[in-house]
Amino acid sequence: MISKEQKKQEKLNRMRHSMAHVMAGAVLKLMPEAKFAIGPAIENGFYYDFDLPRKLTNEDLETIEEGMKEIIKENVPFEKEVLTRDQALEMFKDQPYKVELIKELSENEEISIFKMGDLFVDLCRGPHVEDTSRLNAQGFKLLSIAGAYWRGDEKRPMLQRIYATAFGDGKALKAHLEHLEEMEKRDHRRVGKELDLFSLHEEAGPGLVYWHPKGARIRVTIEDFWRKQHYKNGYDMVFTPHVGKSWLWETSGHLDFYKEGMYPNMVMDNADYYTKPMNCPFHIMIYNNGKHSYRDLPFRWAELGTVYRYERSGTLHGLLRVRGFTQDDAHLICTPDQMQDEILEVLRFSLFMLRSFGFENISAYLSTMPEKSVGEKDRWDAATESLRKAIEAEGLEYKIDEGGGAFYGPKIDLKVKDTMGREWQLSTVQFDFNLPDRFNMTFVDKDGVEKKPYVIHRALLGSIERFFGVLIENYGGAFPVWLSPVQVKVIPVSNKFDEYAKEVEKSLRMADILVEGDYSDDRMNAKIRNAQNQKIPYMLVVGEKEMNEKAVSIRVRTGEQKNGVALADAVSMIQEKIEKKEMP
RNA sequence: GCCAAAAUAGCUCAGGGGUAGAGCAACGCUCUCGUAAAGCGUAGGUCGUGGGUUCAAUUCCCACUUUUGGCUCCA
Repeated sequence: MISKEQKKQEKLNRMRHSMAHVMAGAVLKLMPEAKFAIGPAIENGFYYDFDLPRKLTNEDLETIEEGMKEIIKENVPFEKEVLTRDQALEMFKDQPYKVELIKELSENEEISIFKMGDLFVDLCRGPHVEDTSRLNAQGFKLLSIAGAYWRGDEKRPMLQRIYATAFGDGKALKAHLEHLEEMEKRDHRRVGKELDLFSLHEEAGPGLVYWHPKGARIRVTIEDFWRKQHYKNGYDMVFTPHVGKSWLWETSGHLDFYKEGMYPNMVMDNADYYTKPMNCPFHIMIYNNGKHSYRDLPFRWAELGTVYRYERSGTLHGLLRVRGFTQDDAHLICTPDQMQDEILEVLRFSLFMLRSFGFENISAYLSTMPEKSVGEKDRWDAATESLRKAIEAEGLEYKIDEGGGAFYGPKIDLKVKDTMGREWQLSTVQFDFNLPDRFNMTFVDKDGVEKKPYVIHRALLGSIERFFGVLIENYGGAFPVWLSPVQVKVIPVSNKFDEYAKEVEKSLRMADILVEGDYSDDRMNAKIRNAQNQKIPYMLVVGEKEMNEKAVSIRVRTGEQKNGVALADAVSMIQEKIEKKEMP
């Protein structure tokens, strides 16, 4: 059964793929020497990869767009032909990328081409629209020029890719372009600047985050909540150093497997020290500090551990990909008997945390044993099975990433969808069959025999930096009250009421509300505008009337208005919003 | 790391071979104001860094750094 939705998607894909051919045709007209790679339909549009005699410019993009409109106007037909391998090789003999593709087709596969009039021929399975009159000249837009490796392999040539967006009609295109614009407005780098939350500094090191006072307030709120919930869930907090001698990383295997990703060594007292790329070995040091009975387990040790990883320069991106970040890390060390319960609990905890921050749309990915791996097969099977059981017990939608686990163990990743429909991977729960071996971790079981415990890494928010970036984008900076760095702005109508405004401010501060007063020379209108731009949930306006009545006028960020509210009532209303983690 | 583009005042941006300009923000003064920008004035920049070409470079060229859009990567 094909659903209506699938049919619609199929039609859209056919249109987008045909558009890609039209674009290739326009490029061929502009540069007859062009070599063609591949040009598929993708979400919201299509792209085509070219090997061109020169760099594309933005002016080229306009020319190509015009060329495409011409082709669409001419009602050029798409015609399929089936060729023999030799015919195909002959036809594409000047197109090395096509030749490579043809040679890789298996013997019994049909080799088909699509001719777009006499403008462009492509090796292609199709399907396509009948002719270009089925395409909407107003329904697409070329977006950007990008570099892309041939076949996604960084050892192969870098091609030029043109990205385009396309929809069936101009209205849908417009809606999509507006959506893109809205995403740009919510970009955490932009909002971070506008709301003065954080900064990064070229001269002080790329990918290292400076949290400004307002950003730090949000972080403190997140961390306080995080710690409180961890204690409630039976965790303990630990603190560990930021650097460690090479012995630690030799033992853990990081120096072998991951040296490229670590900040380089510091030499001191004839020893090499490294900044930590992860916290695990340190937590294991604590474990191995003593002997443990099965009676002591499980241990649940959590740490907001700041780690440093040398991410490749081209991959850094605001808060979402950085070189120094704080993992909300924890390690669960348990007996085989306890493992299933621990997994179930950690998954529940994870979902609780994500939901607390307003993420309701959560799905799971289960990654299984890869080809290269360590640890016994039966441990892998048991661990994978317990992960699956936990996901199913929570009724989560999930996908299996076969062979996608780390070499040291299977894992669950949780992804959330934000208000803009984008997916972010946040929580991760990973087994580790590597470190217990390498550090020779043991516990003494009931029978008096030393056995290997299970070790599970988990991070619920991922990293505080990245999570903050995602939160900013999700809310576009208009946070729920409990996360707002300034929850209330007190606005005196004029300087005459500053004194009363300060009283109001003090009452709120005494009630643990994050409050600021605006005592500038600005007019009230300007003060409101400033507070509004800072996305402050509540503006309390006070003037003569309020002063006489010991009241405030509440202007909510949404524009909603309540005048003459008793100060005490305003305080408890705001406290309740904070308590319930609600939007204003 | 790779391909491409960019870097001018705190922010957003204009300009262009003869040592720079706007708006907002900042500061000062006047206004004391009722729900999204009062008015006037002042100050602020080695034009990312280092080389080269030139009588002269912020402008042209090269390298580097960083950022942006992608690709690859993310134990």
